[in-house]
Amino acid sequence: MKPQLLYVLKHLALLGAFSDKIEVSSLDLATHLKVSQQTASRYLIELEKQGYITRELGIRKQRLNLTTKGKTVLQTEYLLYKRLFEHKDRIYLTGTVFSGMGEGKYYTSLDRYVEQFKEKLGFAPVPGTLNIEINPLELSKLHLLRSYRGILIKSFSTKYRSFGAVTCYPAEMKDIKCAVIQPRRTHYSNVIEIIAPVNLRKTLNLKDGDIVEVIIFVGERNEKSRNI
Amino acid sequence: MKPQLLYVLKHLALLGAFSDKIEVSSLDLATHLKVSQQTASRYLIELEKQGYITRELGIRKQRLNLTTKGKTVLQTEYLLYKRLFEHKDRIYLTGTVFSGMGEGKYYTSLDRYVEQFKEKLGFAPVPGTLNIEINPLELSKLHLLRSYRGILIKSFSTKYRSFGAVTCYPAEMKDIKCAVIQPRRTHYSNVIEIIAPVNLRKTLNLKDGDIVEVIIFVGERNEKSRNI
DNA sequence: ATTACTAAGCAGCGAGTAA
DNA sequence: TTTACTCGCTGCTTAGTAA
Repeated sequence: MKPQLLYVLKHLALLGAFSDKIEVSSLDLATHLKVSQQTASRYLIELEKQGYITRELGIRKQRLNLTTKGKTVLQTEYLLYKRLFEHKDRIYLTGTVFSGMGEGKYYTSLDRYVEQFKEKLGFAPVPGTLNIEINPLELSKLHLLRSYRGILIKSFSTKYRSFGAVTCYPAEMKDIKCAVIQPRRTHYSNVIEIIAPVNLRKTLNLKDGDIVEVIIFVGERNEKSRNI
Repeated sequence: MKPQLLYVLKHLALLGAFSDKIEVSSLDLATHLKVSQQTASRYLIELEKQGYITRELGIRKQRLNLTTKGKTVLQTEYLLYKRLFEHKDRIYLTGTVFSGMGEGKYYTSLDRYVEQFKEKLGFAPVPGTLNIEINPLELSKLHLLRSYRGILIKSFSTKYRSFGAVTCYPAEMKDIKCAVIQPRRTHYSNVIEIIAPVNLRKTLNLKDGDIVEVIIFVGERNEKSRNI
């Protein structure tokens, strides 16, 4: 939908067409929007054609009402603005599902990690991680994410090798609680890995290449990163 | 501000430019918005020129951040959408202040009315009403208002004449509690009258011709009007 | 790689007007 | 009165390209 039409639809909604039929002539609307009567008329025709409003043409004015489609568009807009103003403690990341090499399965099976996940995240993850390659445009957000403290999963060593510290962030994918995990060393990657108490691929029916959104709940920012 | 630019500003905000500096190239933005690189570049130049964003041009990408002006614009949008989705029990009316013939002063001084106002609205109005001629475009909303039950102020008679019933709706003008009063008979007027515990003209420094907004709090709808 | 100029083409605007 | 068509014009978009 073109921004111009959305703008008109919003105005109609505010005039009352969201919940009732309103009587507005093309000239009324034109005056309100500061465009010509012809342009206002064209807007209304186009909005109807694209299924955002219904029109009843009388001899005097026209009775307008938003359709479900029209209301949905505005609802979507509303939710976007809500993100901006009400969910400042969340980061919304979009990216593409892909298959890693299976290392995730190994690491997320290690007792010394699992114990910490249980204690600090409140759930025992199923083995394996869901890899998501972040949309290049949102790399800034990934930087932003890394400026938050998150939850520390401590490093540990066995006789044979050592396992590095990991930062976690509580998250949600389609209402399923999960967590983003990031090795403390590997900065500047465009990939995030998700652990969850259920198999996300199966539960959400995900395939490689699917585009998904992750909502990450951040807390306090890191001291050193505060002035980015 | 043009709807197109608002659309771009909103996208930048959602990418994180609301609270942080983000790194976005004109081509990144172009891909995201599905326009050419040149157009995206022009958008950014225009947004900066009009003071909605700040730009730092590096050799790689540009660092963008919303200005206070830019944030304010989005905040205003947000509040509009909030009206639509969170304040369904309110009607926002805009109109022009004008002087009546002073009858308001007479009626609002009558004890039998004043007693009822006190009891049912919770305040004793100062004598006189503020007349507001509703913006023609919003007449639909006035019809809508009349479909709500409101608060009944009963009729009464003296030896000499009778005084009609009145419907009131609790309201607010610039955070001052007040009430819209409508004679039960006179339908199809484009005027509303406001009573308040203070002199609105003085308190809000209003003159004839000033455009004001009234927020009306409605409750249940009238049975007979429900299918308008 | 990335920005942003100029020029040409095209979409959208409003005047005129019919219904 | 009000809607909505055609058409000329303006201004926005993109291609080409310099820096």
